[in-house]
Amino acid sequence: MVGYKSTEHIQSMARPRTFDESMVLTAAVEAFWTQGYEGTSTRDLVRCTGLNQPSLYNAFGDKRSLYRRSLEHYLESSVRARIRRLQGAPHAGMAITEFFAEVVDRALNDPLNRGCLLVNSALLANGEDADLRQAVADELEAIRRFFEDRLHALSLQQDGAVGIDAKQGASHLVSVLLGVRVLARVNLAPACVTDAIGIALNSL
Amino acid sequence: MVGYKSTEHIQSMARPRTFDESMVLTAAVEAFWTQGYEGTSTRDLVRCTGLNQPSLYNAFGDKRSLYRRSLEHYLESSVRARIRRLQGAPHAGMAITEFFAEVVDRALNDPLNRGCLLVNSALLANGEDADLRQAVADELEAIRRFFEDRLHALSLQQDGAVGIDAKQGASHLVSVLLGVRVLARVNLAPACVTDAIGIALNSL
DNA sequence: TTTATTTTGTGTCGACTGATACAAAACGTA
DNA sequence: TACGTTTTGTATCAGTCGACACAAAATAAA
Repeated sequence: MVGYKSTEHIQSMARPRTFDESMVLTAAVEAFWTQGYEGTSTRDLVRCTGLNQPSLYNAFGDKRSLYRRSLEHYLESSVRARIRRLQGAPHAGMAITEFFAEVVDRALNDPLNRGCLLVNSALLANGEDADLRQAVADELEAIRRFFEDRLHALSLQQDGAVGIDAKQGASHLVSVLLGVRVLARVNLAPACVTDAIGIALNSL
Repeated sequence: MVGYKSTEHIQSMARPRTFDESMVLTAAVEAFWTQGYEGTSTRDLVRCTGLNQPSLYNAFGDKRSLYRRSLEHYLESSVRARIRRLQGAPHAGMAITEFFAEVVDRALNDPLNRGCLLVNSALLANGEDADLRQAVADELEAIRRFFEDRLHALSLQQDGAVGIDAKQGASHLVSVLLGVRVLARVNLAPACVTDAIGIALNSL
């Protein structure tokens, strides 16, 4: 904390901002989510956020940085919030079931079939952006750990009757989760999604 | 067959083409696969195919049409070929196991982590292209039917001892397959992929 | 009021995008 | 040889891209 601008304490001896950073990020998420990264131009962002181009660049850096911030904003308000809410559920099995129930509900009720921004980010062709790729991998690992933790708790609650290794089971659930989000992107029959998850949860 | 140009019989009273259509498509697949649709410019395509822009447009139409043809070329030489090869296997369970074994092998041995062009296409943000989306959905359904068919054969071979519905099981396998291809795109631990598939196959 | 600092708005930069106009070239046929 | 037809090569089109220069505006501190 030498002389750097702090994001906590507003420097406030200059012209104040006229926008709410969180609102802007929400609008940017919406744009990136529906149109993709390359399909969203900086003019689109200007249109949907309300601020002009220099303000965007001043506040968030270049387009890619804004995308990173938007993804972070999305994760915090969706996946991570869901995990925080469910990781303390009394019945460990219920936490997993409820997790997938919410995912399916979101997927089937989105008329635009936007899928999940995290999964969409994972498929961004840009292989040279190792930072983004690592961020996606870290987030997927966090989800996997949530599953592993709940599976471990479940095996304790059920006296270890189920013989499934928690680590393997968690990887399996992550892969089903990702698969479902891809299926949600295509206009597939809802039965396919529910069937896929049904089998996965039955195997617990 | 009125007066239309046939693709079978070469009209051959004009200047002949100097390129092999299949070669060009193979090169285009390579480009689209590694850089994505929007990340591949028509100049890139000129560079990697060897032909010039007017020839590309004359032979394949616009960029999107070329992408569709490229995806078709990719599917024919990868997924569909694999299904054709495995759908007559003596042991039905082996066909499924071998299918996933080949997918994992391909995924783990690709240093570029390009995943699967079909899955990448499914995540193309362009929601307005209903044609492409339908083509992807049809292909996924074909894969699902392959799984369902093999599961059905498996239940007959095993005297129906396994109580899993073939339809549900097939949907589950498709979702695991898609999930694995997403995981392959990110730089994830190989163990995660093999674990996910291991559980999925164990549940049969 | 003056000064220092940051944001906002207008306008624009070079580079790149997908797509095509045009004419020369290469063939089978008459 | 001359003709009809298709491909090839050069050169270029209008439009859009991400990013920024510059000055006016708005605030807190001096």
